[in-house]
Amino acid sequence: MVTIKDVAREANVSVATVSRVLNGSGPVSAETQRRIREIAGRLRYVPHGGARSLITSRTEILGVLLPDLYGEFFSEVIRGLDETAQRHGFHLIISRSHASKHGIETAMRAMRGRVDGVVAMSPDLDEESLTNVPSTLPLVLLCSVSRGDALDSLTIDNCRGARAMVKHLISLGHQRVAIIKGAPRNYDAAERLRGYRLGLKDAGIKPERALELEGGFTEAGGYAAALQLLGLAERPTAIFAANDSMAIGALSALRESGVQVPGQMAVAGFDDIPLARYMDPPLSTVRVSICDLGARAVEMLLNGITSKNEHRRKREQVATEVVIRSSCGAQSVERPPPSTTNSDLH
Amino acid sequence: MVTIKDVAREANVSVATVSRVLNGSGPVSAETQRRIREIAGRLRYVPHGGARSLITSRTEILGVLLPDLYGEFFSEVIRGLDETAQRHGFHLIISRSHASKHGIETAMRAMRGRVDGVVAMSPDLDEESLTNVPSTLPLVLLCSVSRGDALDSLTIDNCRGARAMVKHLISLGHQRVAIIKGAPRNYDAAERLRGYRLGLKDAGIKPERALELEGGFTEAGGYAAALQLLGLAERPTAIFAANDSMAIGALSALRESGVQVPGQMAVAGFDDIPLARYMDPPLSTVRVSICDLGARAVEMLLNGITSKNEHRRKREQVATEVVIRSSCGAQSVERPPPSTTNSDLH
DNA sequence: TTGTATGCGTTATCAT
DNA sequence: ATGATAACGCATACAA
Repeated sequence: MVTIKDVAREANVSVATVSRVLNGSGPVSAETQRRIREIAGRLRYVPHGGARSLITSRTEILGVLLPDLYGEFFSEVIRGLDETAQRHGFHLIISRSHASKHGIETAMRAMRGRVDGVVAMSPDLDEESLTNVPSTLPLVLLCSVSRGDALDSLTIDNCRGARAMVKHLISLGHQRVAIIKGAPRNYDAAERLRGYRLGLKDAGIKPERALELEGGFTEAGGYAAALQLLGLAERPTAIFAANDSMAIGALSALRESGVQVPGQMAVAGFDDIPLARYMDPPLSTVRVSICDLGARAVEMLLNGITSKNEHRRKREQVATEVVIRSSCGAQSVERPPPSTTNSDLH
Repeated sequence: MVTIKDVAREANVSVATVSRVLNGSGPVSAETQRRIREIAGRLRYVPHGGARSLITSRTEILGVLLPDLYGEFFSEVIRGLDETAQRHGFHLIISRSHASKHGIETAMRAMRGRVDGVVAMSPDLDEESLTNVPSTLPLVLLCSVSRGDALDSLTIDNCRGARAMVKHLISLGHQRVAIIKGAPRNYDAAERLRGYRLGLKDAGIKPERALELEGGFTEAGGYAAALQLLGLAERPTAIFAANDSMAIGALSALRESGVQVPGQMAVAGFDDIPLARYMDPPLSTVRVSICDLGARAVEMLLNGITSKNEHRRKREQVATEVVIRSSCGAQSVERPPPSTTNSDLH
């Protein structure tokens, strides 16, 4: 492996001079400069990142801690993170926290000396490790919330989104709106439930526990919950699922039960995953720009890294948008056009 | 930041002893050992990865270079990579190659001194950077192929998969089977085309250029190609799309043109993305386990890292599987059950 | 069983 | 404008 010494020897200069040329620090004669660049290029010299960061104490790498999640969300958030990171000259090191008990703390230990900061997602509400993360490393919490406000955090505006969707359903004439809730101790789930209840309250409708079922954020959970709702003495006329997967499960259950959507039952979801617009009928949902979420998280983190000490902790949220398709019974504004960006493998 | 020196001072021993205890190298008295562990724990000491790798010349990090791709493939391959990497005590540093001209080479430079090896995906066929990658770093090519066989590579068994699907279509009685091809210079696209032609040849059918249209791997491309096929004087009775996105686009075109699927036109795709089973009718396709792809890539790389010199370059392929649903006109074997693993956001 | 000293590849400081 | 050298945090060969 060719080091700075090799370049220096070949050019008959000291390593200091080579370093100066390659980093543009300090004055070097034009001729020497030219010679060194030429040699470095010819030798294919590349500075050793580890060694460099040892002395600069900057790695230009950002750590990303994600829970063990599947699908579109995962890739979109990474896309957003990576794009912004690269624009600032940073790379991403990714680690799934892989359901280990210790959670974030262990993972953050493993990252020490390897990264300049961490974006961590830990949506489990009573994850205690969030309370005592050593703030030695700049950290941004994603879709999670810590007790106290010692940490930067970026979340989806779940509450407002859910509230808006419920309002929309009610404006369509629905008085009995059920919710299929997300995983019990999940932050996003809790917030969406809160938004749902506020939405009802706004319209003077009293929430009923019987209309609040749990679906665990999975398709199967949504399916089961929908079935249960159909069995109710007083059926709801609309179902708001706390994510699209559950809404899709509900759609299956309704179809198999011969219940017309939206005719006999309106359905809405949350997230706007790509599948949503392909459902039959196309699913009304609350869109959140996952990509933006990632981008803004990196921006917050970079901010925390550069300001370091005099940094004021912030809490931010990314906005959501109600997307009306046919499943809720309103006029469908959107019809599925062949997407030009969606290609799966390539 | 607490270093090994801090621990040593606190424990009244030399840094060497601390190092020995923490790495289990060399003999240390039980008592000292206990004391050091206790102190290291209390001080929350964590070895500095960069410094350590400087001397051990191992980072325990694997680099991953991916093209700018969307969706499910991206997340699945990362999942496979990460799972296997973590099982071997490695982390992943991910970089999307972001359409820069220089391609792999630049990215690999940036990784020097940061990783022990690289998994790179560069499906563009005439990417010249693939010919002269400096083999200073263990490298596994994913879904790509290099001139010569100097490099390890892992690809999807595109050809066999396409061939099997075409055979299936023909067994259903189709004599005129069209293909919607993928991006012109894409490796997977080229192989799937080859498999298609072989499949025809197996049945003694002569390939017709008029039945080989290009869809660029996008949904819109599939849509346009299907329309064009419908305009043909001698229409095909079956369409094999080189990926699911294009098949889905074709499905839209057929529906809008009032062509019954599979009655008047059979359709099949490739990849088995999650959307596939939700189509109307559910899409027959060729399944490939992306997750496995990632897992095996890491295994190959780790292999190359440990064997280093006496390492023989290998080319491997991951198998595919024909998945019969309704869109091709055979009896549908599979019906969409509510998936228990598919949850989008959480 | 433990300590001392060297070096990993780089940047930064201080000379010259 | 350039060179010598210390320092970054750690592991390890060698000495004790």
